[in-house]
Amino acid sequence: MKKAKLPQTTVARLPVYLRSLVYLAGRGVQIVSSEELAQLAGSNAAQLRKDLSYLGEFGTRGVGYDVDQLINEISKWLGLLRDRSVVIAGMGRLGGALVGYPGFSQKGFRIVAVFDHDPAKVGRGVDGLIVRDMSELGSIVSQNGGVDIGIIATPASAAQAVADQLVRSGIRGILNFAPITIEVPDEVFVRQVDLSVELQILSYHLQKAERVGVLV
Amino acid sequence: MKKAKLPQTTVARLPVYLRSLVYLAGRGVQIVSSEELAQLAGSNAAQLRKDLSYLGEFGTRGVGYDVDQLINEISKWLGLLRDRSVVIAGMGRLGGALVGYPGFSQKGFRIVAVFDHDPAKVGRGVDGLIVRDMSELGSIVSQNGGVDIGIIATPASAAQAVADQLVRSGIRGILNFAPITIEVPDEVFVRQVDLSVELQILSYHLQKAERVGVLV
DNA sequence: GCCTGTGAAGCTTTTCACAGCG
DNA sequence: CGCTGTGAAAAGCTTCACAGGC
Repeated sequence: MKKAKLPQTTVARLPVYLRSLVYLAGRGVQIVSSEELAQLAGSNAAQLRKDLSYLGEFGTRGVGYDVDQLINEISKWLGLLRDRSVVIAGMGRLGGALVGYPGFSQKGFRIVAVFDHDPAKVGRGVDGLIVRDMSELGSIVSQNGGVDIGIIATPASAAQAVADQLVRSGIRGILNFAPITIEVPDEVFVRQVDLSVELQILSYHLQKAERVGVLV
Repeated sequence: MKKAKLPQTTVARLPVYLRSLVYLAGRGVQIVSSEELAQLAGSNAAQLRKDLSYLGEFGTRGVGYDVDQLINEISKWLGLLRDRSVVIAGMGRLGGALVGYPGFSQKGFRIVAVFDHDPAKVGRGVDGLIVRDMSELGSIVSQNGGVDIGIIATPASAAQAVADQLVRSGIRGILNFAPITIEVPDEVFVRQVDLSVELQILSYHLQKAERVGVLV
């Protein structure tokens, strides 16, 4: 099977497989079985084979998968063969942490500008970048010949206005850390990361475990 | 339907509904329809009604849902009626951002201690807490009478060892920001947040859009 | 013999559409 | 009449189990 649309769940797992494969490549491993790779990625062998089967037939029966080849194929499918440019809006503590996050640059995500609304922060340097005023977003995106991804690290109150600005500047992918649902046109993709939501989901499972512990 | 197990997907959406309801309550809204609430939460009316139906029957036909009552019911189901204690391991930039994250304390997640392995960081103050050495984790968790949730904000290389320590200290819920799959016993719940994975998923969608734009 | 690739079965989740009730 | 609650249908996803090919 080739170049069809992948299931959402498969798309979400491919980066994890990729991470595991890069780890293996770094240790000099050249061939890996579905069982081994699935274990590393926290998945299972059947799932992994099914996922990879959507991309094509890259394995060798009786042997396994070639690590380098798989890295290349998954990268291709994820659109990672070229670098992606990123801007960050909101230079609070979270924004500040994201600028320096080593995982981004390692994986080809280049942060080209950072923004804040607060005059006290504008003009300061952060990891080799100068914090720009939010009003400059459009012009700086243009100067960079368009930007792929915008990260929103502002308070919830500012997030929708920032999202509107990002969309107007032509950005089509948004990673939103603000705890609010932002509205964007259909052609713009949003990933929402809400840290409190994660803790609340954990809280649900903890409570369930407690109930069992108490009642049973 | 009452006190059964909720679908995983429902559990993941409840915190988002809760966030929207708290927003409405803050604006003095007392009654909300499934249509309005779903819009705010980025869901749809049918989905929302189905999700809420797992918790019980709280709506009034022809009218809608009572905002305060729903807040209370969802909080109960998520185990949020009491505060949850949290420790953070890893006081790099991300860990530092998490300690001060206002969403945590607002929602009843109390950070009781923070840890790092680096002697240069141990002993320093961060948001009113003193950074402790990782080796003290067990004893400090005990001093607090047990801790609900551990957040891993270390590099990938340290994450598994930290996870082991958290589990040994009796912690049953882990939020892992390190880009690696950690192994824990079945009774421990892990939520994985990988920032690079999110960008890579966006990259996939951007590439798909590009292909359509170029080829069609 | 061994591990991949994949139809088919089974399960979960979403959507539909309307009965039920204030 | 309007909006909830919910069976039933549809869609999506995972697991099974084995054929296929090195």
